[in-house]
Amino acid sequence: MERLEDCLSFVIGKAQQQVTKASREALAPYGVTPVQFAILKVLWERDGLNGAELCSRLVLDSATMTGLIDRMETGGWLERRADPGGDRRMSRVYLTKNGAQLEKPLNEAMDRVNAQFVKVLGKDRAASLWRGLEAIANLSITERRSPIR
Amino acid sequence: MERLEDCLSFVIGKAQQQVTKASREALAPYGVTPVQFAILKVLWERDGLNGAELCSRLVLDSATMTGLIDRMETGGWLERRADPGGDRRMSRVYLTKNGAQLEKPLNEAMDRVNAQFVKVLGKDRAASLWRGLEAIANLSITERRSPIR
DNA sequence: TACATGTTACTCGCATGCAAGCTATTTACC
DNA sequence: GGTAAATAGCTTGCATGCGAGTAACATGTA
Repeated sequence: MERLEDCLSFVIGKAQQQVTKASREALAPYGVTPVQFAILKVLWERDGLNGAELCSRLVLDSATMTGLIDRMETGGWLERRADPGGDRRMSRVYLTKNGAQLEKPLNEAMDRVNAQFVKVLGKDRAASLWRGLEAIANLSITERRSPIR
Repeated sequence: MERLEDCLSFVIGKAQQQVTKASREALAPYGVTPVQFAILKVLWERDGLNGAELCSRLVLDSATMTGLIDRMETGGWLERRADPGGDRRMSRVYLTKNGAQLEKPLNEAMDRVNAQFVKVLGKDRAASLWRGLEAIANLSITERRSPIR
């Protein structure tokens, strides 16, 4: 490996840095971060998941999820409630009214971010980039493929 | 945007997660992290840079760099020394013997990580992925283009 | 029923990363 | 020479992210 730019770890890290920055700026007016947007997006699709299900869907550690849910509960976008089935090991996470109302504006904001990058790359290069990223992201990830609940 | 997987921020984050994980495991026997490898790689090419130059080359904040250099100095891979030119605002960062000796084994370890991902993707898809990532990484990054020193 | 095993979510410690703000020093300009 | 502006590197505070360990609870099995 000659240059630092020949190192996949570095190149993908810097690309992610740019995408995260653009996303953070697009979401900032709503007080939401990119990872928090991902949690909301999952809950907009199916409300009332527990922590383990969110970890599985977002491919995150439970230690990370605890803090995320804490901050989003404090922010007023979601809340923990006891499992209706009576399983006292877990709590289930439900959107608040505020969290539910963000669906349209946040999706639109993130659509604009995506569109911006697709425009810069061109449709063909963007499509092949997506395929490459998904191939890498799905390496040795089995949880995401298994059904939730 | 329908699925979470249609969100560039999410997909690139998960891909980076996998690459970082593979890199971290490859570097772990040497006690070095992926970002620390990047610093070493820059110093192997040109020793004695100051903090600002490292920030510029790695596209990192000075607050991040301070901690990184601290930990790598503690680890014994590099050391801060006064600027030979007498500029007392900065210190220059030099490799220790230990840091210099890691060049060959760490480069080989990271070459294996790169090769593994290229193998999974296939050469053509890997090449187009690299082009896409570099295009994104270089958006609005001017510092990296400016000469160092 | 009793016990082993699995599951869930939590804590702590550590490593990135950025924003904002600070001090010390150097440089540029009048 | 003297002052404004730029530069370097630091701190604090916050948000991810993981590893390791723990306590509470649920489940499967003898």
